[in-house]
Amino acid sequence: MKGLVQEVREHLAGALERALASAVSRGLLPAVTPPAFVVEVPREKEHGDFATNLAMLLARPARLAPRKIAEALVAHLDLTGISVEKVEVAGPGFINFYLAPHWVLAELPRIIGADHDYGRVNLGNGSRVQVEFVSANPTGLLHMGNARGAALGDSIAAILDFAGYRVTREYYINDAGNQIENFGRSLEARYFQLLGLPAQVPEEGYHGEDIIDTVRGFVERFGDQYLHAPEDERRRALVDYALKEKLAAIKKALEDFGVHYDVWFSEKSLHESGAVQEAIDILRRRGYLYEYEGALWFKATEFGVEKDEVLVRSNGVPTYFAADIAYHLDKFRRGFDRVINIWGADHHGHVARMKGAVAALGYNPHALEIVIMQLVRLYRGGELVRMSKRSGQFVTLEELVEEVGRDAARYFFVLRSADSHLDFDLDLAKEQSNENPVYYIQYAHARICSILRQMDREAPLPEQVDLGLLKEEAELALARKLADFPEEVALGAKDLAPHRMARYLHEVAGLLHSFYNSHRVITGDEALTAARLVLVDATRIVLRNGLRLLGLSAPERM
RNA sequence: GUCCCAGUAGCUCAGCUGGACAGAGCAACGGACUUCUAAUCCGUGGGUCGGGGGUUCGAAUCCCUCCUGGGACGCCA
Repeated sequence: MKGLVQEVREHLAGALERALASAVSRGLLPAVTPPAFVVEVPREKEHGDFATNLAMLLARPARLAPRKIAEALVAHLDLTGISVEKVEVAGPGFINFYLAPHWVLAELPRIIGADHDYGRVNLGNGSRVQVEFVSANPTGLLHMGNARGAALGDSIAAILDFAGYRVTREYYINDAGNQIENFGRSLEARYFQLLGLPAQVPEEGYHGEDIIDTVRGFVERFGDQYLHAPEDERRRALVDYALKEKLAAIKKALEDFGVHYDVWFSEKSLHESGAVQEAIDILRRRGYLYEYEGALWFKATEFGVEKDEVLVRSNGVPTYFAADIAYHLDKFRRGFDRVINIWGADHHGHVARMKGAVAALGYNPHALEIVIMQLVRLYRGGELVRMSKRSGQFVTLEELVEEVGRDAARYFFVLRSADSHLDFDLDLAKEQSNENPVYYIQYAHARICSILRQMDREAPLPEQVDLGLLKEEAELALARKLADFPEEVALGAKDLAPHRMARYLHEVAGLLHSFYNSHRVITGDEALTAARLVLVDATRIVLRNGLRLLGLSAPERM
């Protein structure tokens, strides 16, 4: 599906190319290869509805003044099929196109007709993309950073889906390795303590309060039966119990946040199935491994990384990186065309080596895309809230949703671009007033629903309505903005940037509110009422579809 | 020391694959509720786009350099 705006854009681009060819063939312009020009929407309204920089780009190769070229192009333009009212050469050589004011109203019936599917575009062409996000260690609860990752990852996945990709959402469970050993020692210490024995949680261990609760549950169930069991058996029992409980809590918190995964992938399974060993074998066969001081190294430097990386420690235990390579091998073997990981900024140092490993395995490293997300700073009462996972002092996702609500939380996380540090103001997010931008968009939706409720019947079918009655500036500006929705979806998907959608929806809501305050929808004029009902109904659809992409609800009443 | 991200209005941030006079929200100030929801609207003020060079017809945007803040540089994950 394609939006009206894009159609007009492409139509104009085609006409310009033909005009160039025509001018060249008549000898008015020298033969040049057509440059990569753009047909863009000017920022200034005075510059028309569309504009192109083609003439300026031709100036150098054609060795002519840009305005001369522009005039030659305009003279050869054939614009049949588009309601262009005026074409002007302006500024340093822009060609500006002015369309009939009502041109954009043609999009309204298409919005109503497509309804829930309005805005779907076919950027992905059905290709398969996997989005892996959050993937926090199942040794504790989710914190603010994980929450941002969840909101971002889920919205990116939703936007890609809407842009024509087949999307799989996936969570990688780090249920193996050093951290799990460490986790086991911490659990064991708490176990001893609860049974009245002296013990200390290791300094590098998990000190959170939630761990004590977990072990308490374990004690209630198993009592002291593991007290005299062999150490590894005791730790395994504790870890198994705790991982299960923690993972369930993580799933629950994410579900409550509106985030649903298609696949929960266990790191442990990679070790048990031999997948890690297989990945190592492949790299060895391909000549990317060597031994040094008893450890097995990956030649990451061959892929532009600063230093080589250990895959198997001298004690024989594979590193996290080795498992991650096996995991990515598995991803590509599953046939994904694109593999997207959402990582926190503290992992950015791993990007180059992971891409190197993908290349070493024989896959295209560009098929692996990593969105690096900057860290979250939490503010309460105007003060920075210090957080530390080790000490167990941090605000969890559950608490966040509890305190500020799911919609407010998700909105704030997707409002900023991923590579911008996020200052999360708890007081503002919690605020149920006009200071809080969250409700601005939802309120626009609710207002429209209220109008539609006011009528005893459904909104009229656009075919039965004279949309030409929509002549007010506020009406046309709103309709024009609605028509941008498909392109916004495409751009958001291209940039993996949900914050674009958040801002776009804010603009749509603003135009709706502005229209609402200057004109009444329901009037004595039945034909005008019908036309305006179509306009607001189309607005409702765009708002609702956009909110859904961000994981936000579209309330009918507020 | 090396690498990554950021530096744009009082605050928080868009804009950054070069385009025509730099935007939004909040905060400040002044207005609009007998009307389909005032969680709204209308208006006003507010900027050496961190500094300095360069490329270009044109630079917040690209290149170089310096400054500031955050992060990463482990046989941790």
